[in-house]
Amino acid sequence: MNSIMSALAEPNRLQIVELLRFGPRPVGDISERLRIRQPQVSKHLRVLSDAGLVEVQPLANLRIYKLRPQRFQELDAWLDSFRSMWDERFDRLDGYLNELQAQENKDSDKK
Amino acid sequence: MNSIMSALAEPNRLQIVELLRFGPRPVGDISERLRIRQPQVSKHLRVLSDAGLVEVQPLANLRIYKLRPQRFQELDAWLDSFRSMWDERFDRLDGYLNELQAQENKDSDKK
DNA sequence: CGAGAATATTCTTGTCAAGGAATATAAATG
DNA sequence: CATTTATATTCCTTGACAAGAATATTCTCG
Repeated sequence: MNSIMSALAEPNRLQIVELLRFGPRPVGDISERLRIRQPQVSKHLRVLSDAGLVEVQPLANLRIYKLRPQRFQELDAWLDSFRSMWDERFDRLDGYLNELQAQENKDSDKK
Repeated sequence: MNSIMSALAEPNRLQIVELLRFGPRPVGDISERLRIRQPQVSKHLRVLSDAGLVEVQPLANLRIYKLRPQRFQELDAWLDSFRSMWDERFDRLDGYLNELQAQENKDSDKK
């Protein structure tokens, strides 16, 4: 999860990923559209690839990059653990305040 | 979106967010549980707060932090634009290869 | 009001990562 | 095989940022 986040934290990489939503593209195409110099695009694609977010498929002279759904599914699954937040009313200070209350009860017992 | 990602890219901050899933907590509590020194926790919470991921609610001497669902919903919405990926079979090189094919047709016309 | 607890801020330092420029590699093609 | 095109890699410099240490701030309570 951490690798996903840090890969997507870089603005240019986020743009690349968003561009690849529309389909696989070779490096040069990405470079042109996003106005990023080719070496930087290659480097960013390296990072994205290491993070498992994209994969490459050689085609003749070109290297065609495309998204790998898997990691995005993981991100989706991770988000799941937060979804209860906006369903249930979670702002009642549930977790900690129970402890706090227990603590205060103990104090008042001591009195 | 970028601010969300870069806020969550830092491992300790990700941990903090994951801890806050279970409910609001004051700084000291976070510091203890995650074994992170208090000043760093405060600094990380600052970043998370600036990114809109958490909000604070003072209670006596304490400052109780909790997650703000809004930004997580945005992240969820962003992920939506990728969901078509793992439904449809998206590895057929749709986008670019159409262009490429068009290009090659043009070339063969020239012949 | 003074002391102590909880939290925030400042300053400094070291590390890492991104961009630029140049170069290396690989495949295509005449 | 030489050249061109597409892409990757290396080296260097610079800026951002995280951690540590020290200190400031805010609130509570006797």
